Amino acid sequence: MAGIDDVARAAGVSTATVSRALSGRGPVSTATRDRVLAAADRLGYVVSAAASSLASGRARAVGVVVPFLDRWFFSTVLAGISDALVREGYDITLYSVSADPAERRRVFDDHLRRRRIDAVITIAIEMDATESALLRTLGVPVVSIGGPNPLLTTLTVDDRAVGRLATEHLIALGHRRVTHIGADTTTDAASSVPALRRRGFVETMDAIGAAPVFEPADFTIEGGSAAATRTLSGDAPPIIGVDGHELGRWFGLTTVDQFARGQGERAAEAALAELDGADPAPGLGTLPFELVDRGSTGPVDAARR
Amino acid sequence: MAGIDDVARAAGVSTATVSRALSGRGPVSTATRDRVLAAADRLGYVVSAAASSLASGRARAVGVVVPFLDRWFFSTVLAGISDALVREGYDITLYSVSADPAERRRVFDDHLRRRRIDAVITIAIEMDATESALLRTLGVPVVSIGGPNPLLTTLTVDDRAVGRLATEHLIALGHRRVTHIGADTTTDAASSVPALRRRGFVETMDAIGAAPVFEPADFTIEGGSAAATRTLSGDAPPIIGVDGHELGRWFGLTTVDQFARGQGERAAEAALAELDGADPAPGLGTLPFELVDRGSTGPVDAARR
DNA sequence: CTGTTAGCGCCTTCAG
DNA sequence: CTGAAGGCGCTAACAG
Repeated sequence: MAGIDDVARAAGVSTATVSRALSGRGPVSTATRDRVLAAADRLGYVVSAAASSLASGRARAVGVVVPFLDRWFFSTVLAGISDALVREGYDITLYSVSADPAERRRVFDDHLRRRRIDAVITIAIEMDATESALLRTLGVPVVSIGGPNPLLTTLTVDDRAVGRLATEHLIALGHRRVTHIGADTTTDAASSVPALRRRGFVETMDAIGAAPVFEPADFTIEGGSAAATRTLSGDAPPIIGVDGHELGRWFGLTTVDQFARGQGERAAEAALAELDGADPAPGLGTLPFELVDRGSTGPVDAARR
Repeated sequence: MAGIDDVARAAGVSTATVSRALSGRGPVSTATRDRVLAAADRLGYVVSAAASSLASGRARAVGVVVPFLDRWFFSTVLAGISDALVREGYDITLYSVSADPAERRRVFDDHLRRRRIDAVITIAIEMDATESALLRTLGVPVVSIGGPNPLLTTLTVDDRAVGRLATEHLIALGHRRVTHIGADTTTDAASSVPALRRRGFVETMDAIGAAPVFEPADFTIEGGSAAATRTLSGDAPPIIGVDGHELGRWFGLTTVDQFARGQGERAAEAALAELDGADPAPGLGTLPFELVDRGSTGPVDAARR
C-alpha cells in the first residue's frame, strides 16, 4: 500500500506538502495541490488512520454507545447518526453496553478510553455521576440522547409532555377510564423515560379527576401485548402508543412519534459542531415529538361509557 | 491521561516491559507483571489505539459493512457480531453503504482502507469482482455473510433449499395453488438471495406439476402486505414467511428461521479465528435454517381445494 | 527475564 | 508557499 512518501515522490514535493494538500490544512498552491491529488489518486493512497491520528490527535471517528443494537429505536437512531457522519468522512465505532456491569465497566474504562474517537454519542444510556465524569475526562465532545444530564450536552424528549399529550388525546375523545401500560417504575429512577411518561399520564388524569390505572409491562412485544390482553376487554378499545415504530403505521396505531432517525442526525450534527469548535451546550437541547392519529383511537361511544 | 512511561516509571521498569506485561506478548516474570498491572490500574492507563496500532500493525477493531442499519435482519446480525467481538476486546467500526454508488465507492476506496481494522465482515453486500478484489487487497481476513463468493470466506444460507423447504411444507399440507411473494428477480442477479429462494419455489412446484404463481414485492412491510392483499382472497389462506423476524412469533407466522443473531456470532468467530492464524476458508461455510411451524399454515380444507 | 533502540506513517512547527 | 526535522505513544527486535 502506497504511503505518503510514495505520493510525495510521485508529485515531486515533500511529505509535508502532501499532508497539507490532502488534509486541506495549511497553504498549498492550487497547482501543487492538483499535482498531489492526482498522484495520490493514481497511487490509490489513503491516509493511515493510526499514523494520522497519532500525529494529529484527530481520529476521524465518532463513538456511539447503545444499550441494544437489535431494537428498532436504537438501530434507527444509529442509522440517522451514520447518515450524518459518513457525509463528513467520519467512521463510526460502536459500543454496545449490555446490562452486565462488568462489560459496562470495560466499555467505559477501557474501550472508550483508547483515544480512537473524536466524539461520543450515547443513546438512552443512563449514567451515574462517575460515568458521566468519565466521559468528560475523555476530552472530547459528548452528546447524549436521553434524560437530561447536567454534565453533558444532552438532547432530550420531554417525556412528561409526551405522556400528557397521549393522555390528553384520549381525554379529548371523551375517554375517562384510561390504563397506562408501561414499565413498572418502582425500580426506575424518577427521571427515567418510562417514569416521566407515566408521570405525564398521572398528571393529566389527576387534572380531570379521573383515576389512573396501571398495567406493568416491559419494553418488549410480548410484555406489551400480554399487558394489553390483561387489560383490554374483547371490544377493541382505543389504543395509543409512543414511539413512531415503523410497524405502528402498518397497524394503524395512533402514536406519539419522536422521529428516531432525526434524533440520530441531530446528535451527530451537534457532535460535529462541537468538533468544529462550537461551544459545548451542557444541559439540554429539546427534541420534537408529535401526535400522529392513525385511527386506533376514536371518540368514546355511548355503549362503552 | 497517563502514558506508557508513566506506568513504566511507577512500576520501576522500562516501557518495553510495560508493553509486554499489558499485552501478554513476550516473557515477563509474574512479579513484575503484577507490579505493572497494579501501576497501570492505579494510573488508569489505557493503551492508545493509534500508537499501538501504528507500532504493532494490529488495530483491535473489526469493520462491519451493512446495507442497512434500521432493518431487523441487519441490526440483529450486528448484535450477534458485537457480542462475539466485545468478548475478545475488539471494537466494531461500522460502515453503512447505501445504494448511492458514490457513497459506496467512498466506503470501499477510502474508509475501509484507512488501516483501522484487523478484519472485515460484510452482511448481505453483493460485490462485483472489483470490490471483492479490493477487500482482498486490504490484507486482512474478510468474512462475508451472503451469496457465495469464491474470492472471500463466505457464510451462506442455501436460499434455494430454503425456497424448497417452505414450498414443500405447503405441498405436504395438501396445497397446490401456491403464490410466491418476493422480489421481482428480473432485475436481480441469478445468484441473489431472492432469486435463489424463488428458484427453490419454482423447482418444487415443477416437481409436482403445479403452476407457480408470482406476486412481486420488495423487502418492505408495505410491499409485502400490498402483495399479500392483492393475492389472497378474504378467507385467510395459509402463509409462510422466511426469516425468523421477532414479530413472526407474535403473529403466529410459520417461517423458515435462519437465526440472524447466530449468523453474526459465527461470522465474528470466523474472523477472529483467521486473525488467530487459522487458514482462511475461501468459498462457503454453510448456515443453518429451520422450518418453524407456528400455525399460520395448515392442511388444505375441502372447501378451498 | 529485562532494557535499549529503532522505527511504525504521518503531522506540524520552524525556517527559508 | 514549501521543505526539513522532530516527535505523536507504543512495539519489536536485539542485546545483555
